[in-house]
Amino acid sequence: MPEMPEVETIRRTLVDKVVGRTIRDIDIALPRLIKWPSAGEFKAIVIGKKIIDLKRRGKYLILGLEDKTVIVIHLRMTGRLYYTPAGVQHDKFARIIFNLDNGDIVQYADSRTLGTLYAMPGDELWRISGLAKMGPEPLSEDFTMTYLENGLKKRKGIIKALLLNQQFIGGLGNIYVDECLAIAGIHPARRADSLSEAEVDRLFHAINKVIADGIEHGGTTFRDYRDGTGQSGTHQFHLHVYGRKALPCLKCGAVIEKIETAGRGTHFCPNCQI
DNA sequence: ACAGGAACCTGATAGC
DNA sequence: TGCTATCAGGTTCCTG
Repeated sequence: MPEMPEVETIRRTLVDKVVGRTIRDIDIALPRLIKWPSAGEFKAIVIGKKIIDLKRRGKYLILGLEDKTVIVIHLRMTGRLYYTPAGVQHDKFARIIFNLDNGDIVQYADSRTLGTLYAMPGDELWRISGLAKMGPEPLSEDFTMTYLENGLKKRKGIIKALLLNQQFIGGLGNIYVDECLAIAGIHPARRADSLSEAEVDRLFHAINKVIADGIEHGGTTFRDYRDGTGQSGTHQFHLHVYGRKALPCLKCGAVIEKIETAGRGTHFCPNCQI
């Protein structure tokens, strides 16, 4: 589910509630979600430690604990991570509960159970290859026009697949890729190396704009996504093409089409996106 | 390098 | 109402 704007929103809404708290205990209802180390070792590493900070890299959340230990969480398709006051009913799909020293909880809920959790010393993040190999993020210093231009130039693959590749750009997912290609006026099935200078320029600005807007709107809630307090986002009300199959393009009125590209549902305007 | 498919999983929804 | 098919915001692994 969550792409970078959703994960960033979770981080922002959760950080002040958890920093300074100590993890008193953990209830693990579904041990297989813990990918490193074992569920038992995970508990041993984490219980009793104070939360120092909450960071994000791409779609990964990184909870920093004292003693330089970290908990890393990737929500995949339907993961949620949110703070719940003591006594309030748990999420229907709660899988792992972090019990805090003040009695409140942080629950990891996940209907499809595809999410992944890890705990390790902070200098062992190389164990998580998706994190270690992640490319630069939109809105970051490393993500420059030059980086995008040079990267596109040497790729013969389909632009949509490349933008989804976290090693190329960290944080984009299916919704925001469709959106930035729509804003840039680029057909999702174009070859990456076929983009003109003007198109690369439009794409660069569209990627940053779409991500910034997504964050400003607190993420896109289609179904499962909630922020760090359990609230929905509002960016679903600002989408150009995603989820708008058979509806008129907001720019030209042509009917939005949905095709399959890079193995994913892909929405675009056949008139605006060439 | 790249495309395509399968796998990992479960639940909501659309269609009949 | 109930059964079945389809689809889902992600990532990784395998084959060709």
